[in-house]
Amino acid sequence: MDKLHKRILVLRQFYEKNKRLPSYAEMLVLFKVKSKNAVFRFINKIIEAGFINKDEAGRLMPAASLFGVKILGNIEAGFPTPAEEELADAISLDDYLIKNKQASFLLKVSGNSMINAGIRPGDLVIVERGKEAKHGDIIIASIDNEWTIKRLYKTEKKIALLPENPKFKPIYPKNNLLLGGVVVGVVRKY
Amino acid sequence: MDKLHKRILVLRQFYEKNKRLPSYAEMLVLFKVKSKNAVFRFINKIIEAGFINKDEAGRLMPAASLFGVKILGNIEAGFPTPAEEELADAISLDDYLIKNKQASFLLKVSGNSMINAGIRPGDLVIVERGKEAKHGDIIIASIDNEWTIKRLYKTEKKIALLPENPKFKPIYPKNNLLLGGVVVGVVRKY
DNA sequence: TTGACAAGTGAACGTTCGTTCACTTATAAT
DNA sequence: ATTATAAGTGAACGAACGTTCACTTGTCAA
Repeated sequence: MDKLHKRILVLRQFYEKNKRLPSYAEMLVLFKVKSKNAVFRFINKIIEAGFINKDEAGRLMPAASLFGVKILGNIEAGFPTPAEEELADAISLDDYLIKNKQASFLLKVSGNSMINAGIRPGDLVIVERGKEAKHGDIIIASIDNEWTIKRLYKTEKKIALLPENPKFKPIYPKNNLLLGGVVVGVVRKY
Repeated sequence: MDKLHKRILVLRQFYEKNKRLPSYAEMLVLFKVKSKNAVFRFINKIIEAGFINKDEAGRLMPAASLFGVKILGNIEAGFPTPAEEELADAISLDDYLIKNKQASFLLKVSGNSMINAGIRPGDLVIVERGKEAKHGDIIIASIDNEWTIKRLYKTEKKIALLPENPKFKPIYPKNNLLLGGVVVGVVRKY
């Protein structure tokens, strides 16, 4: 690894830990140099390399390639080798998955009722409150004072909550449905 | 929404956009006040409320409750109501899912071969390079110059790559296996 | 061996930073 | 109406900020 990428790695680690970029004085230590001018010129290189941006006021701002994860392409279609990696796009999973952080929350799934939709016990579902629930959406709803995750079947005439597991039965809510939110994403950690 | 949470929301939005906390001067605008002292004392309240921390040097540092997503509990076990939300934990999905950002990357899944493991076409898998692949792990491997995602079957005597779909056949690698990495997570966006 | 260029040093600069002060205005309870 | 408390004003401070300067050192090709 060359010096540029070593220092970028150090910046990435600092950002991960402190959730901000270091000041030039702090970079003196991180880069193991003694002059802020050395830092200043190195930062320009890192900016050229696209890992950091400057805003209108000249403040440093980490680019997605610094705080994000690389996207290397499609599996089953071959994926790039390390040589091409430098050019790879990067994203933050938070930014990718969650549009409205304020209205979103996570729930851990414990049942098997949505297994055929690829939602397994232990998965975290990302739920957005206040979003319109459309036919076919996976939603969180309250039935008999119990919260449950189901697929929403909704036509002009009737409403049903469908599990994605033949062992479970559909639910046909009598009263109006108490909606907890729409599932906008699923994450699983091994 | 009270003034405290309005201002916290503004800070959250600023952080999401700029990936850093605003300076006191910038907060003058965000909070619509004219004195830095008003900002100063408000920040102390926000620190008390646990949305921001100060490091040893007194620098502001966003807490998980500012940049993360709330975790409200388990579905199928009831989940907290908005009243209790304030106390909820919050995490960043990036931090939750990815241990080693430098060695990790994302791949979009296009086949159906892992459908019974809850990995569906369009899902993004998080792959960590250089991690030891153990029996039972889901891995990325190269077979006949094609990358594929399979479950690793590995005993002292034999190695196999198992799909999680009865329509696909297990693969018994002849030569040594070219490992792309271990799948440490899956994310899906609807 | 020389020359050219890249990288680091150390001092200096004007600007912006967070913090503190004394004071004023708003808000709400008695 | 009085009073206590909370919230905001505006000026001031030293410290830390990013940037620039002239200069030195290191690296490598000609």
